[in-house]
Amino acid sequence: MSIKTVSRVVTGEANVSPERSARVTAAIERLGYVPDPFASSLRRSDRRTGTVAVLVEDLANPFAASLHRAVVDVMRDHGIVTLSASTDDQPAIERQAVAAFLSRRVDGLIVMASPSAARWLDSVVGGAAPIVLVDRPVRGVVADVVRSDHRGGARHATEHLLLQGHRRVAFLGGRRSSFSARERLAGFRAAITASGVATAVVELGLAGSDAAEAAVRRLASGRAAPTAFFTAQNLLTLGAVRALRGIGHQHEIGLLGFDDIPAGDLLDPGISVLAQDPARIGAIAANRVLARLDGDNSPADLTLVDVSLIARGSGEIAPSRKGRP
Amino acid sequence: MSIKTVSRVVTGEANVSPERSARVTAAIERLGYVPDPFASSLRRSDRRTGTVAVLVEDLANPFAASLHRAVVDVMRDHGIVTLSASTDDQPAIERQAVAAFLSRRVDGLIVMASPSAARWLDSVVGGAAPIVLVDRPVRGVVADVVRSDHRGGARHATEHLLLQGHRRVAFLGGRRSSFSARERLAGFRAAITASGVATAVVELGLAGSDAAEAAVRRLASGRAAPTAFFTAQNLLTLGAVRALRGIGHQHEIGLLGFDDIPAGDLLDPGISVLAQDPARIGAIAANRVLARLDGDNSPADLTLVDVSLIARGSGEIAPSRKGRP
DNA sequence: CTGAAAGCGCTTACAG
DNA sequence: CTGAAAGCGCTTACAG
Repeated sequence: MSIKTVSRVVTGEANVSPERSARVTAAIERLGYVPDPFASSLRRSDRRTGTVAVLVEDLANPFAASLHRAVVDVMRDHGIVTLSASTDDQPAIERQAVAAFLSRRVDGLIVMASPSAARWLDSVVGGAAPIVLVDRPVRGVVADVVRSDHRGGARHATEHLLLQGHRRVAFLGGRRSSFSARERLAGFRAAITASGVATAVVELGLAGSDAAEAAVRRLASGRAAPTAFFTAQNLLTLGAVRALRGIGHQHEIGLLGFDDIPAGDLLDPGISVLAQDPARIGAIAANRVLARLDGDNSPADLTLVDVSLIARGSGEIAPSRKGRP
Repeated sequence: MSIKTVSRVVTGEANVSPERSARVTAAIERLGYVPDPFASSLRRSDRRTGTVAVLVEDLANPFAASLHRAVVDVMRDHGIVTLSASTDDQPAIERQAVAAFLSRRVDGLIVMASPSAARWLDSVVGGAAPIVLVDRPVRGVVADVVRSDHRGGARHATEHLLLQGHRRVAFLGGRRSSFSARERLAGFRAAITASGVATAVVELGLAGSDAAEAAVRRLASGRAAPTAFFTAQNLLTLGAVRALRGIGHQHEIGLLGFDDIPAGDLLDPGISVLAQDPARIGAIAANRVLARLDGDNSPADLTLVDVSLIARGSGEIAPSRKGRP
């Protein structure tokens, strides 16, 4: 029997007599033969390798880890295997990782990119594989983007605080440069402006939990202190929690944070947050890549994933008498 | 110029005149040529693909995510790329994933295996690639194992509770079948026995946080109530925290948990825990695989990674008068 | 130092 | 329905 006949059986091609087909199948079983997908891809016209790559800032970070897992699961269901890397948002590492994956002929890329990718992502990949951007877009790179609705979420959260009666709300933000930070601030500002009655106190560039703690302590004890805080991010929320407990006002001052914090329900009061849905982002991104590989040529599109408000107490505190006009 | 000369330059082989070498390098640069590692591997004698696979229960779980990231980082530094999968501890998924990776000719495997792997792991892999087991061994599979010192850690933690004066300590455990669960219980028992004066209360098979909460409430309110609890795992610790706060005894009854819990320091009292070091486990496992690929033929070995006690308050509570003999 | 020939495991494009 | 020949991008094993 020729090698070609075996090839036909393995690839499920037509035109093999049932009898020979059965013999081949039996032999494969007996010998434990496993086809070599790379040798196969080498000669195939489409050169697909059944491999996809995921690049995130930090694979150990809960947000990225959930997103990553969702991608891997979807790909697995399609017989595609996933390569991954952490970039720590460092351009050099990011670029090297993309190059390494491309040299391995990945069929597609899912990337949580650093801003610097604007300068090279397009040209390095050069159409060799579809790219789907997650968590944030990259200026100038035309590709599908799947991310949370940072702005809409922040606006919704701020409105939630205003609804409790707060009229002076502080926004605590981190590095100004990040896309999500800008979007969240914009959402906050939109809500304050739309209310027509509330005042915003904006504190940006907070480097981490300690900086947030200090800022909350300072603002809360100053004149015209805010009656509620909206923290734009995980670590800042933890800092705010510490500050409010430190000054004993955790039950008088409102707090709502972007991104869920672990054990947020075990604290007293429970910490109200805006939770992202990284698994959904990952799954959608994976399906975008698959669609592109399937020949979808529609223009690059943006998928916004809803963020959900989890009310646990801290965001439902009404302003105390003292704080009211 | 022949293709062979180019090959020599690309692979860094000797015997190329500096002049031709320079010309080749220039052309590579200009054309953006990227060697195809699979075509290369196809003809090479060692058939290495520069690919390694990681299988864990759940890539989104913090323990597995940290371990995974560490592996990926070490491999990246060696020019090796990492494939990964979540198995959810389901034999069928696990087996299919191993087969998929093997068919892609991975050079090595790092596996957090389910007990069922005992029946097939060896024969499926069949020496095609070195295996390193993480988090737990698999009965009958002879391979390097890198895992936490569950037993030693549990013993140490229990001794820590006894040191505070506790004489009646409860152990709350989950599914009895798991390796780590058994080891942790053994460590606990060893400490109690060695003390000569303390009594153990053992409660196993708790399915999750709610079951643990119920168990703590029941035990704490019964006759001869334990003055301290040792929870064998993450979720059980959270359940215990809830129970103790629910009955208002969080400052009177000791609590120490295996596995760190997020925000453990924000609670009041802070929750003392035994923290594993997944990143270290991952890094060591990665290096074991690399060593095996480098030709290390020494017998399979076991690396125990220390677990560290983080004292935050709940584990340093002395038994209240009432609880003493 | 250089290159022509063969071959890795597979598929394509034909001819029967 | 079947198979012989050529070729995917590379390296091996030679001969010069």
